[in-house]
Amino acid sequence: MATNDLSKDLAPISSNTMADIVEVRLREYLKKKSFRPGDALPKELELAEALGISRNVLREALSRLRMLGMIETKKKRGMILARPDILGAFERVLDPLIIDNNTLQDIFELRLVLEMGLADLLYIRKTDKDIEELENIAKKEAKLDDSFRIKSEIAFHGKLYDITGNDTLKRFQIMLMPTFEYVLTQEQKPIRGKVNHMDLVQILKNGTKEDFKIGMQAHLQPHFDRLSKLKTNK
Amino acid sequence: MATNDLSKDLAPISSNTMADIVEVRLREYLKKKSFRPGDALPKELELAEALGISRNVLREALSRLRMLGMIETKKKRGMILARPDILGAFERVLDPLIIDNNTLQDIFELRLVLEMGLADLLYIRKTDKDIEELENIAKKEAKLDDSFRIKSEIAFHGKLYDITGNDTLKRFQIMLMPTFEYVLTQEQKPIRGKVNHMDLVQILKNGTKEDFKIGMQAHLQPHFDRLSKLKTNK
DNA sequence: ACATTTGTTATGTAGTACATAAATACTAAA
DNA sequence: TTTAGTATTTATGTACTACATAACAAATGT
Repeated sequence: MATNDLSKDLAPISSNTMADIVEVRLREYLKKKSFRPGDALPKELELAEALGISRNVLREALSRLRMLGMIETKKKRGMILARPDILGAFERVLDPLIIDNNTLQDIFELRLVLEMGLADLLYIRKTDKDIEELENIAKKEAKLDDSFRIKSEIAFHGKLYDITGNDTLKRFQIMLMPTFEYVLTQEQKPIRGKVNHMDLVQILKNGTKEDFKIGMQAHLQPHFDRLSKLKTNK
Repeated sequence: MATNDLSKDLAPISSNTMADIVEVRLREYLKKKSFRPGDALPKELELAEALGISRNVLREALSRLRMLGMIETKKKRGMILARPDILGAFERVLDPLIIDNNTLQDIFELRLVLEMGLADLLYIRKTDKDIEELENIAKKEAKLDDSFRIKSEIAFHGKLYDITGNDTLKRFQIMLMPTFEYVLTQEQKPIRGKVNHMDLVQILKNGTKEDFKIGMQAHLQPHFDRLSKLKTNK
């Protein structure tokens, strides 16, 4: 307990290497000079000299920013500031096999929170065409073998995120999916809520936002039940 | 329109540099050999030789993985696989000044979705002590000047995330905050829902989960109204 | 048995050299 | 004068060497 707090409070010390420092300095520099995407940056040699470091170290730092999509470089033209892909970096790290169990659990819950919070956006953005497509997915699902269950789960819930028209949200969901599945496979036999996909479609078609929230909650109820049981163990 | 689709479909080509390739190769390697956190990696020279590249390029790739927290290195001891901080990378990129407007809007909505979806977790995890603390925040807020409004907003909603006991979710919320605020300041005068923080506390204390969902929706109603108006412009 | 010194090793940093692609200047032909 | 083609310049990309530094291990001396 005490050690846990300790490590939380003053853990890092971050035996900073030059590349770490330079990375921070560069980030500060970009901010301070308020560069905008497309603006040209000084060339490597100038930066290295200004920072008083070797080009080598500078490039290690630049390599990081380049990975994040913050800068782009072309021979001769030099470097320009770019718009980073905010989810790109996230994506690289989100491997269920590496993440510790607590965080896996956190992500599982995060996805539940998202699903439960979708309703308002859905009811603002949904169109008849969307609902039709969703209905088709649910119909097709009924005919399918149980081994395709996960695929249809993905298709259905994925479509829901689609309807929000929020690309970032959609991508985020896709990224969270493997983790979600992984946690599920770690668990017991498949569980189903009392409200199925087709029910949800019908609510979306004829019901109110509040109806949908209740329906989604019932659909995910098994997961929440599991959380309630886990509660004591934490 | 056509160009937009084009760039979405076949944009990248990603004129891969060696460091890019090596980064991918290393990631594959770690996965294939199913290294676990704490496992030792081969030394730089061995990796560089095996890949047929200079130590320089290898280090640029390693620098990226190091930034993501995937590996840690100590002199003499060599490199070990570590548990990446899944939000760390995200954090570095989440600067409202760099992100394009569409994504800003997406993130704004994402946070709304989170707030709306919190209820279920809250009602599983909340304790009397939590509610007491939340009430104190709301009380203190009433006495404060309007210029402290944002601070109390943060304190209150932050505490809500706290109650979920989900550290990842909490950190995520903290990271999203600046973006959320930024979008707000871009807008018109401050807006308030019909349900205020103290109302929410009372619901959390005596009301049902469903009451709370309705309350939170009313609290955020002004934001949703704005989204509804925006709808047509999109 | 213990403390100190000495060596070994893997990463960290610096510097040089050259390859490559892209922009610019220049040259020669129409 | 215009234009096609060539040469030059330049900034990034890659490779290699050398040495510094920290951490560990072994050896040495008391």
